[in-house]
Amino acid sequence: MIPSEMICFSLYSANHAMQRVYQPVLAPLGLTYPQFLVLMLLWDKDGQTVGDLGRALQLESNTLTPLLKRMEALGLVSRLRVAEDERQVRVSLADTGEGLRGKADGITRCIFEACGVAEQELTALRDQVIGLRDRLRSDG
Amino acid sequence: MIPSEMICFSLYSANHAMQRVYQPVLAPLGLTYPQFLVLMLLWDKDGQTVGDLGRALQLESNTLTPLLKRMEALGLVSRLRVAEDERQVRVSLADTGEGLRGKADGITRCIFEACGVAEQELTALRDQVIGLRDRLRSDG
DNA sequence: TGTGATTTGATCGTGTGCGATTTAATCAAG
DNA sequence: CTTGATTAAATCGCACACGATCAAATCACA
Repeated sequence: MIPSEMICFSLYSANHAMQRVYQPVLAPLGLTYPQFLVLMLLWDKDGQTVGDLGRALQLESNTLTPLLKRMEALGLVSRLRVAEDERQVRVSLADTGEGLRGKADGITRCIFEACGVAEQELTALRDQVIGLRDRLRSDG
Repeated sequence: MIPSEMICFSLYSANHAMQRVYQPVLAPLGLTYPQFLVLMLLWDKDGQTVGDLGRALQLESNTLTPLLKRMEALGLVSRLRVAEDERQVRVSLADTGEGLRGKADGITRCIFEACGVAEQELTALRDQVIGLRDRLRSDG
C-alpha cells in the first residue's frame, strides 16, 4: 500500500495544495495562512481569548503565542490581559487587521474558483471531511 | 458563509486530526509522520532519488534534504550520489528502516479503525479529496 | 482562611515546510 | 571543445506545530 492510496496522504497533500493556492493571494497582504485563519475568526467575533482561538483552530498556546506576537508586531492585532481573569489574554483587531477585513470576500471567492467545483459539491465534501475529522478527534 | 472559505479549514483541521492519530502510533517507533511517508514510498520502491520522493510528496529538496539527513542519522535510510548523474542522490532503506517494514500493515489498519468509517466510504472520500487536490494543483 | 489542584499562557527545543539563493553536474548550441 | 542554460540538491532564514515544562492566577474544599 503506497501513501497516495491512503486517506491520510490525500488530506496531507490536499491541505498542502490548498495552502499553495492561498500563498500568492495572501503574500501581497503580508499574511501567512494561519494568520489569515486567525483574522477570519476575529472578523467574525472580535476580542476572543488565546484559548478561544486555540479551540477553534485546534492549536495550543505554544503555537499561538508566537504567532499572535508576530501579528501584533505587524499591527494586525493587539493583545491584552483580561481584567476579570488575569490568566487570559484577549486578542483584538488592530488597525491593519481591521483594514484587511474588506479583502476577505475577494480572497474566499478566489479560492472557491480555484477549487473548480460547484458550490453544492464543495459543501458536501467539506461536511464529509469535517465528519471524518470529528470521528478522529473523538477517538483520541 | 462561502464553502470555499470552509473547505480550506476542513482540510487543515482534518489533516491535523489525522497527524494526532498517527503520533502515538509512530512515536514508539521513533518516527515522525513525514518520515513514515518517506518509508512507505521506499518500502514500495527502494532506491528512489530525492526528486522522486519530492514529486510523490510534493516537497522540495529544501524540506527533504534535512529530513533525509535526520533519517540517515537514525539508521533508517542511506543516501548516495547516483554514479551516472552525480547531481542526483539515491535514497535507500537501511537496516532500521527495513526492519520497520513489518509494522506498516498494523499501523495502517490502526489508522483505518480510528477513522470509524466503512472502507468503501473512506475510499470514496479519499478519491474526492484527491480530485479536489488535483484541480487545485492544475490551477496553480 | 489557607493550601493544593486546576487553568491559562508563555517558554524552550526539535522537526517540518517553503521562498530565495547557491553549488555542482549535465545538456545544448555553435 | 566551450560557453551559457538547465537541472538536482543543498543551504539559509523564517514561520508554523507540538511535546514538555514553567509561572501566575484562580478555584475548590476542608
